[in-house]
Amino acid sequence: MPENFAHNLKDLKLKATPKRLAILSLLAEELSYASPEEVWRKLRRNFASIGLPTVYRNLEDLANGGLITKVIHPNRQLYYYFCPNSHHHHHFICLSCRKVEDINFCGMEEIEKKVDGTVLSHIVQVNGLCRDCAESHGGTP
Amino acid sequence: MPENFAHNLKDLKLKATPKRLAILSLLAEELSYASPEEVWRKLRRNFASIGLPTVYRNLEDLANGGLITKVIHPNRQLYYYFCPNSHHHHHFICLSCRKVEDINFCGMEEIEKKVDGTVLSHIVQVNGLCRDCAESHGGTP
DNA sequence: ATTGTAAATAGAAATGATTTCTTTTTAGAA
DNA sequence: TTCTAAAAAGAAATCATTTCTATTTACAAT
Ligand SMILES: [Mn+2]
Ligand SMILES: [Mn+2]
Ligand SMILES: [Zn+2]
Ligand SMILES: [Zn+2]
Repeated sequence: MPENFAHNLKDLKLKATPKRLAILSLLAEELSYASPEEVWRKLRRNFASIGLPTVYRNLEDLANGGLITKVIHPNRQLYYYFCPNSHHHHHFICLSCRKVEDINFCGMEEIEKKVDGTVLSHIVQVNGLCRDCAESHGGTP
Repeated sequence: MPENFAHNLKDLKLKATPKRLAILSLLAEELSYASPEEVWRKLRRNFASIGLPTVYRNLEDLANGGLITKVIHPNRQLYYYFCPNSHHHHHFICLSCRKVEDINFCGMEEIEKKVDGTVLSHIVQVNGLCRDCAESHGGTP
């Protein structure tokens, strides 16, 4: 299953610009979530000029297109990560090292039936410390 | 079950100040979530001087103490609501009229067992349009 | 009741992550 | 190659939220 980000972008009617492709492969290499500024700093290694607003805009567009996912972080800053899994699932995020672990469970089917209204989206996210971080700094993020 | 907010606050080692009590009863009267500024505007009816930072601080303290709950909103602004239900549950929030509906389901017990780490918190929230809003403005928040 | 003290608050000011704006460049279709 | 809408740079603005300091207050201990 070779990842063809250019094709993915075309499906979303987004142009396959070098910067978009770089953002995607950059995030795909990481197993953790990243902030726009961190992505920007890494991109600057390969692009002489790249604006932070471009990174913000692209991360948002890619998330809206479903290619990457947003993290809901207690500190209220934006974070994004790339998850190669295509089926619907959710995540356990480490608040310390930012590692992301799949959670292959979603009770939303049952929930949606009970709701008296139209469901537009749902959030399921588990926050904590991964095993490594829990062992090293015993409890506090 | 008469709500004794003063007692609740003392349990949290928070002083039962008139403003805190006013925030709690104000939110308890509403069936929808409110922004700090909205809470502030209402408080100003009864308090000659009340600072917006006080409202922000108290809403955060009350949420940390578990007396009120935060909404995770797509627009990334802060919102809070009061839920009288004491058992663990989650919510369906209307993005249009801000009404909140209980969801008496949480698959977290099963999830926590599978996670390779220490769970500190979890988010389950369903966003959409309540029946009334879905009928009136057919689909868009 | 009075006092002492940590907690709470007002008000003003700062903050800084995110967004907006305008001009220039580019991807990709024709 | 040409054309055009989309994308991007760079600078600037935004504004919800936080920080800071002086003052006031809740309430526990006299
Ligand atoms: Mn995943
Ligand atoms: Mn509830
Ligand atoms: Zn970790
Ligand atoms: Zn509604």
